[in-house]
Amino acid sequence: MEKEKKYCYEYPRPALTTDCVIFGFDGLELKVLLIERGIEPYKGRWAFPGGFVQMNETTEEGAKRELEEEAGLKNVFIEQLYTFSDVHRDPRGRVVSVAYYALVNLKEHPATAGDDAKKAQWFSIKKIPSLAFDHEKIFRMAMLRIKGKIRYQPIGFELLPEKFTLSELQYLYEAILEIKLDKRNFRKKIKKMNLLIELDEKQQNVQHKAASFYQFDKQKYEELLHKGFNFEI
Amino acid sequence: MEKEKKYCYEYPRPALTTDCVIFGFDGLELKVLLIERGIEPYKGRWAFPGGFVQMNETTEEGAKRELEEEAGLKNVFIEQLYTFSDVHRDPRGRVVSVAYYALVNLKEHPATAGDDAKKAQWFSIKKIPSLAFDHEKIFRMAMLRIKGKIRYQPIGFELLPEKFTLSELQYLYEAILEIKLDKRNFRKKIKKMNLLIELDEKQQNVQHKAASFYQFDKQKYEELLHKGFNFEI
DNA sequence: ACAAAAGTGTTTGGAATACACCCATGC
DNA sequence: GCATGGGTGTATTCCAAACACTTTTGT
Repeated sequence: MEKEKKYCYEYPRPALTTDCVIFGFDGLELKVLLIERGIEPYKGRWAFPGGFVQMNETTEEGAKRELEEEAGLKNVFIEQLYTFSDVHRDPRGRVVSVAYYALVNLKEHPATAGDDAKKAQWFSIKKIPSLAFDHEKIFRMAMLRIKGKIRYQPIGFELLPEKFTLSELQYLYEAILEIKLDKRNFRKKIKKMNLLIELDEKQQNVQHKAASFYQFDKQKYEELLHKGFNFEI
Repeated sequence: MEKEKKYCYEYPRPALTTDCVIFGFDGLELKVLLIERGIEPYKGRWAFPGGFVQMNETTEEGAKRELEEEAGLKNVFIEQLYTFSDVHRDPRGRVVSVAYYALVNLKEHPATAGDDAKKAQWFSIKKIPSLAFDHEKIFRMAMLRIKGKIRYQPIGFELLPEKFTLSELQYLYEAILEIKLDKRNFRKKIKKMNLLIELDEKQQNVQHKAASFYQFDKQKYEELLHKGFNFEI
């Protein structure tokens, strides 16, 4: 029996979905979270988590809801990426998707504890499998965005634990920008922007000189943002 | 009699529209094109041109179609701005809008020759009237985008005629950035990026030393873009 | 001759880059 | 004592910013 179609309109409407590119950093590599599709179309292919936008939520709220339902992630940095509307991007019919990207710190969200028992897995951005729908296009755009953005906004801290070493921060920048940076110059720049708080704590049980932990000074950053400030790496 | 509602779906769907912030430059001021609404809601208020997305077109195609229908503009630079989805942004019901911004050169599109006999008018960005819906939010975002973008991409040329003087170019940058620039430093930077062709032609019948006309070297720009280049003003 | 905008260089300070060695720790 | 990564300074180059006068043209 056909499903009941009870929502009727004078003109046809595309379906509206969100998709979310979730970036995580494990200390070495930049990764994204993918979900294996359990149903057609693209059954068995990997895709970014997403779903339909409900009538009582904004697209951002929808993306956050899917983030929690499909990946068990709450209170993470999320920002709109782009809206994808190719007429044939979904074989089921006309579906327009508002894509977001999110940044999470993998140490505090290690596994992929989605409520739905869907198969979810973190993939290095260097080894992305073939993706469903137009998600490869979405991924390319998300990479461009994050690479551009990290140069003038301190979004990197969203990907690190509360306390981190300067080397961890540098590895993160290198992973995102896909280039090597000079240690001394990197530290000079980071120190100059004056948004890090050096903690008394140091690494323990490491087989080398213990590194100091630092913390991002979010409060100071908000203040400076308010005054219309500029950050560049 | 109620209108026939013949497009039915299993779940409710928001309506999908586009809105477009059209920037123009008249040599002195940066302006945007607004349409006076002829019907409720917000009858008599000004709004950006826009309309419903059709099932056989992308949102960008829809925005371009509206641009032509409502403002008589064809073949202009257009780029996606942001998708606005507040649940109550439209009093008629749930309407999600994908906003675009366009750049046109006012000398070649002087009047506001829309096919629809709607009232359209160019407003200086310094004197924007009260707008319908959430269009003030859209406008603020468009301003931020264009200000940020012009610093690293040569989009300004879209707002100028084919041939222009360096002073005109400088006035444009000043109008967009809402700051004064130093003439010598501006010219130094512009010359260094090496994307202008100096023409043999000069201004005529001006009451001062005649300025040379220049042309944007689009071909060279495309080549450099391809090689992954960086432009900064 | 004068009004009005075009056009042009130099100096200075700060940022970006390149580059190599000693230090603390665990084994 | 050695392997491992932490931490640090200087010299050079390049870019950004500040700044004023001469030139051309029409009236």
